[in-house]
Amino acid sequence: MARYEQIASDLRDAIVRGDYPIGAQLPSEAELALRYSAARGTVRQAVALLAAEGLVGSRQGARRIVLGSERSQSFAELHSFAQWARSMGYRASGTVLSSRRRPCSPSEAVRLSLEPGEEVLDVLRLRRLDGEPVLVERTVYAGWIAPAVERLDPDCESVTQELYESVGLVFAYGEHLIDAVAAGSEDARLLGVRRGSPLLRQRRVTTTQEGRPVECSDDRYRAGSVTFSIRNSTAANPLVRRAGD
Amino acid sequence: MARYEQIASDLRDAIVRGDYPIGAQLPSEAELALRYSAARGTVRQAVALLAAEGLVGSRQGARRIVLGSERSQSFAELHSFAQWARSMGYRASGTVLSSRRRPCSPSEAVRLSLEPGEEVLDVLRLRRLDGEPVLVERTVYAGWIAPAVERLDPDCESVTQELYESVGLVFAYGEHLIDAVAAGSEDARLLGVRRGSPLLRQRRVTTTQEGRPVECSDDRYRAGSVTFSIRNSTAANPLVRRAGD
DNA sequence: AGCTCTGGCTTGTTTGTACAAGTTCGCCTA
DNA sequence: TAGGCGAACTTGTACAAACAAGCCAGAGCT
Repeated sequence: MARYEQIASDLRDAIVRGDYPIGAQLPSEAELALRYSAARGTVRQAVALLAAEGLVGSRQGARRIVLGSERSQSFAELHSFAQWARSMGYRASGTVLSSRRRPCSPSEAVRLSLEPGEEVLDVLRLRRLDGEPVLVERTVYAGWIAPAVERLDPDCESVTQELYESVGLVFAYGEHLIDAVAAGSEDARLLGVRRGSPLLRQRRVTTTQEGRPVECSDDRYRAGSVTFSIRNSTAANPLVRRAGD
Repeated sequence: MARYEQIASDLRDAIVRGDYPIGAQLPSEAELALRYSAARGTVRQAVALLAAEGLVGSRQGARRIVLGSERSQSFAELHSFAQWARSMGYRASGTVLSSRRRPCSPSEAVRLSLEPGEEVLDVLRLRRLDGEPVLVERTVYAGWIAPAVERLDPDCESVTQELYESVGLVFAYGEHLIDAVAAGSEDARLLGVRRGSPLLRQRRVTTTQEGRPVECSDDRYRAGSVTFSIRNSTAANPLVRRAGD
C-alpha cells in the first residue's frame, strides 16, 4: 500500500469515526505533512483521493471541509453483483436460464470490437438477493472468452470472481447506461411482477485492462430492490445525462 | 486556464478528432512533456484528468490506452437541466406549477441540516424538452435561499444560472440516488403517460462550496426521454449500487 | 457600529529529481 | 520452434522548492 493511500485511509477512518464531523475543517496540508512526516505532494495525493470519493470538498485558499462520512464501495463491488451483495450483508444467488452461441449482430460487433458475424455467447441469468429474484441479466460475451464462461457452474455465485480465478480475466473499465423501462412478459414472469411494471435498466460494456471489450449486458432490476448512488463535485463527475435514444 | 488543463484539452480534442482512435496508445509521458515543454508532473496531471473522464486507461509499465472518444459534460450540465439540454442542442423550458412555504419534515431537517420545524420552500416544476414534457421536479429548498427562489420568473429556464447571477449561489457538490418508480396519478397527468408506467427517478441533495445544503429534490423523467451514463474504472468510480429502502 | 483593507494562512500550479515496479519485446538457448 | 531471460521503456510514488491565487480574520478607519 502506497504512503498516500495509508494517509488517505487514516483520514477516511477519522472521518467515518466522527473525529472530523460533517462541516468540520480538515487540518491544513502543511500540518498533515508534518504529522505524517511526508511531503506536501504526498498529502495532496491522499486528500485528492478523499475528494474524488466525495468525502471532502476543497476550495483554493480555504481549509478543506468534510462533506460526508459514508464509505463508498469499490469498483469490484459495483461491477460484480455477488461481491456487492456480500459486502452489503446479503446472500446472492443466481441461475443460468439459457446459454447459446450465435453470430453477433452488427451493433454488437461495434460495441465489442468484433468482426461482423463473429461468434458470441448469449447468456440469460436470473439473480436473487436472499432468495428473492431481483435481477434479469442478458449478457453477450465476446467469442474469445466464451469457452471460459461455458465452463462455469450454472449456479455460480460470482461470475467476475470465477473468471478471474480460472483465466485471470480482470474487468477493468466499463461504461454504464441507466434508464427505466417497462417489464416485458419474460421479465415479468422471471421477476414475479406484472407486465409493464417499472424496472431499472443498466446497460453496460466492460473491457479488460488492455481496453479489449469482454461483454455487453442488459440488466433489469425490480423496482425498489436496488438504487444507484453517485456523489459528485465540480471537480469530478463521470455521471452524465443523455437524451433517450 | 492552467497549463495542465490546456494540455488535457489539447489531448482530448485529438482523441475526439480521432487522431488517437479507441484502442490506440497515447504517447509516453516523457514524449508529451517534451512536446508541450512541460515537466512530467504537469503532463501527469493532464492525463489524470482524461483518466478521470474515462477517456483513457492506464496501467503501470504500459502505455496509456484510449478507451472512449465521447466528450462528457461538465458538472454544471449534470446539475442543471437547462444547461445540459442546451449543450445537447435541445430547447429546454419549464413552468412552476406550485410554490409554497411550510415547516420541514424531520427527514428533511436531517438532509438539509435544518432545525426541526424550520421553514422550507416546496416547489413543483414541470420541465420540457423541445416542448415535450419529460420531467416532474419536486424540490425542497432550505429556508435561507427561499426568498431568492421566490423572486425567480416562474417560467425561468435555468434555475441554477439565475440563482448564480442573482445571489452568487454556486451548486458545488451533490449526492444523487437513481432508481425506477411507477408514475403516480399526478406524475401521469403532467407527463402525459398512463398511471403506473415506468419513470426514472433521481433524488438529489445539493450543497454549496462550503458544504451547506441548499436543496433536495425528487425528479422523475419519462421513460425513454433521458438516460444516465457512467464511465468507470478500477481507479475511480463514484457510482455505487445500494439496496432499495 | 459598520466598513475597508491588509497581512498571514491555505490551497493550486509547476518544475526537477530519484527510485520503484510493471510491461514489452527482442535475443538467446534448449 | 518454443520458452526463458533480460534490457529498455513506461508508469507509479515520493521528496523538495518556489510562486500564484484565493480566503479570512483582525486592525484600523469612518
